[in-house]
Amino acid sequence: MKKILIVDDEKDILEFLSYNLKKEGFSIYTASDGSEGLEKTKKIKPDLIIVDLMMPKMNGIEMCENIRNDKKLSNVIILFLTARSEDYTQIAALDSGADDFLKKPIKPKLLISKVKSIMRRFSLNKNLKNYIHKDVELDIEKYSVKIKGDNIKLARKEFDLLKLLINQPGKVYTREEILNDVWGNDIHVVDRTIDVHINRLRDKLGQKFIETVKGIGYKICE
Amino acid sequence: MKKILIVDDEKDILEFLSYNLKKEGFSIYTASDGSEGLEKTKKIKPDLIIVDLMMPKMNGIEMCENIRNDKKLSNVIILFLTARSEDYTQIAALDSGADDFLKKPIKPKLLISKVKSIMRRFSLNKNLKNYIHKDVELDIEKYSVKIKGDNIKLARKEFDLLKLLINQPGKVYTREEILNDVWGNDIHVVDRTIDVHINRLRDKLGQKFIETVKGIGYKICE
DNA sequence: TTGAATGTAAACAAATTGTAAACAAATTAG
DNA sequence: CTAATTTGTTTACAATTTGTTTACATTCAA
Repeated sequence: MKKILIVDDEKDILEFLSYNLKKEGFSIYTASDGSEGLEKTKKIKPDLIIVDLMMPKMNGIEMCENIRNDKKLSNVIILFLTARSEDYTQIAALDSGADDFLKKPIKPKLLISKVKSIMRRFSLNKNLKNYIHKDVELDIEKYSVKIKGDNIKLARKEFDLLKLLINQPGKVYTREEILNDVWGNDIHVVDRTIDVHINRLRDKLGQKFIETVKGIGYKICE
Repeated sequence: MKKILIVDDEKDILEFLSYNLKKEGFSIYTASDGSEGLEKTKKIKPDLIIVDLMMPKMNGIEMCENIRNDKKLSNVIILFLTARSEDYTQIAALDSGADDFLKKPIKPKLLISKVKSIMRRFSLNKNLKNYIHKDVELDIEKYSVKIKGDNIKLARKEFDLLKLLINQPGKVYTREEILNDVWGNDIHVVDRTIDVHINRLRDKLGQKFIETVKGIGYKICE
């Protein structure tokens, strides 16, 4: 499911947007200023960020610059909310092809259509998703994994497993979660199978990259 | 030469657009309703489609959705003609994947500048007629392939397959993607057929040019 | 210290791909 | 138009890789 993060200091707008987008089946997360927005972006890894330009503390532009400078987050699409048309020049200053903007007052239908069209076009053009954590770099499109810039070869299950874990480094994934995500609901394998794949991943990525949380599952070290 | 397909039920407009765009050196094809438009799109593979929103039989939006759902055609640019400027119309069109709008009545100068600018915008990424990667050089128009400057002969399917893969060296193409793109949605062949063609390509291009990603598909080595 | 959980190597099973060959379909030459 | 040639597809089987289980060793926390 597509995740959308909405960043606005006006509670009304936050609720208004949440309500309308939830109805369309998106997962909605919210933040009320730029620094919280940046924080949540890192944690949640949304597909789209809707951000108000005028906010206290860290403003929208600042937040976006931060996001753009973070290689790990650079794939996210940003949609700006703006009341004034001259704000557009500021947006234009940001170099990112996927970005777009919406003028206030926001019309629900236009909002939803714009969001959907952005999502569609984005997923048509490039489903580029890269994950970088420490020395490990994972490219979904190329099905390749680099460690310190050198390509290594992973089998499919190893790749899928790593892809899941690297989604949220630090988060512990239970064996059940792993089975559900990597193998699927219907396929049944003994859960020790996971351990074997983790073991093989460790051989390839180094022993310290994946940590065991005894009694629970596995996580990638932060 | 850039191919433009114009779809409109009003003969006047069809002629008007044809005349103005031909003058600019585009190859013009026409259709008078959505279903004819879809048919011709498949046959001609235009670079741009200009389509009227209100048409009998299959309307513009329907046609657009059909095109967007066909992976083989999904790269085409669509420009909508609309008499009405209400949000409603625009929304539906955006959702179905239109790339831009043109309001009636159409001013020739605006039309031409818009078409040209769209072409420029999109021809940056696509419609490259030549692909060169490593020692392999592929000329779409001439249907020829050179390796280290020497011409080699590829059968059509081999050529189409190579053309797809060389589009994005490094990207893994799944068998499904390959079937969709090289064979099309409607033609059904066993997916091992792909392997045979890959094998033949390897014989001609060298064993190291195409890499197998086991469990996923094939890619051209970067 | 002890028992459950995990690490790990090895054996085995399953899936995937390479490849040659046979055949069918399409194209070209005569 | 027919035969020859080229191209496309399927199939079978071998080789290889990947996935799973098992058994035993080791570790860790209670």
